[in-house]
Amino acid sequence: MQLNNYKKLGSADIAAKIRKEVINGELRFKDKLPAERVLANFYGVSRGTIRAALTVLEEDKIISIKPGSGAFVAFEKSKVIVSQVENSNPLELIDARFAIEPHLCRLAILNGRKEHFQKLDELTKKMNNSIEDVQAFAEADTIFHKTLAESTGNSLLIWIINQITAARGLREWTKARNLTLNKEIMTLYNNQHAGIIDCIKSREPELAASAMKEHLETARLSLTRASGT
Amino acid sequence: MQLNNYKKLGSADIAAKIRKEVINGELRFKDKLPAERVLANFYGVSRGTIRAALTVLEEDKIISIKPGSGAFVAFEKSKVIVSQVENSNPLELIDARFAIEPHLCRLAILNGRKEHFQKLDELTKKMNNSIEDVQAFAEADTIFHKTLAESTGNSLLIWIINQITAARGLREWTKARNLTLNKEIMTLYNNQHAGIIDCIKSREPELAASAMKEHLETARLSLTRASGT
DNA sequence: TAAAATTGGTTTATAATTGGATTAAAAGTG
DNA sequence: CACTTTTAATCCAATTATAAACCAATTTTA
Repeated sequence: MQLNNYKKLGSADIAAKIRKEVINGELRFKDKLPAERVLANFYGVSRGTIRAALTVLEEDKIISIKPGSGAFVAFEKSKVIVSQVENSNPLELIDARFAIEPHLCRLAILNGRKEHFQKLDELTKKMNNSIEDVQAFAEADTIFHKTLAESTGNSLLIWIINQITAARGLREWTKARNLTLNKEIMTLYNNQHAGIIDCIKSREPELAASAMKEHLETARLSLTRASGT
Repeated sequence: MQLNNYKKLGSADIAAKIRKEVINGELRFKDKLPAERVLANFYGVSRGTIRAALTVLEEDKIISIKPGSGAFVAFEKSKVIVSQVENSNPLELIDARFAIEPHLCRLAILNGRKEHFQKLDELTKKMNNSIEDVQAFAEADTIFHKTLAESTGNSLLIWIINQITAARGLREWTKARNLTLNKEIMTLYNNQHAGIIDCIKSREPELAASAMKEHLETARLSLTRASGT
């Protein structure tokens, strides 16, 4: 908050400033901080206040204080926190899709618009024409499921599906997944996609959900079979 | 709206302003807010108004107030992707839960451990004892659903549920949801929670999923009924 | 190596700051 | 008009800040 510039600094403010310097990389790993008495003079506060700030930072593992020596930066910026998404494995991904996508079909029937269904049709055609090109097929497949999410009109679900598909692209096992795509599988997927769209178009939510579950079950099987060999 | 610049600020306006500063990252995790008297002077209102605003923010877990010290930002933005989520509304949230949580029950049966089920039992007891305290009930309820997610062992689903529940605290409509909680509803929820746990313990995935769907349907109804009046 | 200087660790008494709470009057609000 | 919110003035309790002094560990210097 802007008015902190006019206010006298307290230990919490100083701790925040130093923390920021460390996280931004202005103070690097193992760098030595100025002596407490110097910092006190610099910030225009007492040594006790500086000590309070440094104690907090040490508890947060931002710095390390060594008696007689000084305080040193203990935070490695390079060790950034990776989100859970990036640590997920293919089977977890399938389970997550199992949780979400069948219901997407139901909601698509409730809220989907003509243009969404048209796009789904187009993507199905594209996949039909891509059984020779695994890469193109996989891309269209991804967009197919994203479009299905968009047709629900639910921004939360759209966001979730985007996060999940983003996770796929981040990991090297995307390749493993594409290895499972042979012509036979792709043809099967195409039939299943067509079946899902048919159920959605004819407004049969439970049939659509079931079709999606079957589709995901196929995906799971081809994945476990691939990793099993 | 231009006219708001001339209108005097109320506690709700100030709460909204500070909330926005936290969500936008202008005020970061653990940052110290200016003293109440300073804020009062800055916004040109009385200290009582500031206190009213801060009390609301503390209830929403946006800040933490420590007597004698000050108010500190308690919301860690880095742990939540603030994007589409913050634009979602309560009904979208229910739909998203409809998509995910029934399947969480199935996965909980497959992968859940004893300690998870024990924790779920404890939380149910806590909710049973909290029908006089809406706040405590809502908290235990949130943890209940988070624990259910954890029991699946699926890091992706755990992450998604955490994102959704964390995002709830960002918006004011959390309150609207709590307004729908009367004793009758809470008792009904308690019975439903107990039913879900029973199905999980007796390893009946489809019954558990159905029980969860029924539970969420109840939640949806009480929400639409509240907003309809 | 030994002495000197520097650095963090600790204590203490005092002063200043901060949130908590109450109350009655004033100002909006519908 | 009745009702809620805001204001303003207090006082209290908890926490933090200050300043000075001395200790112990470490580093620097002679």
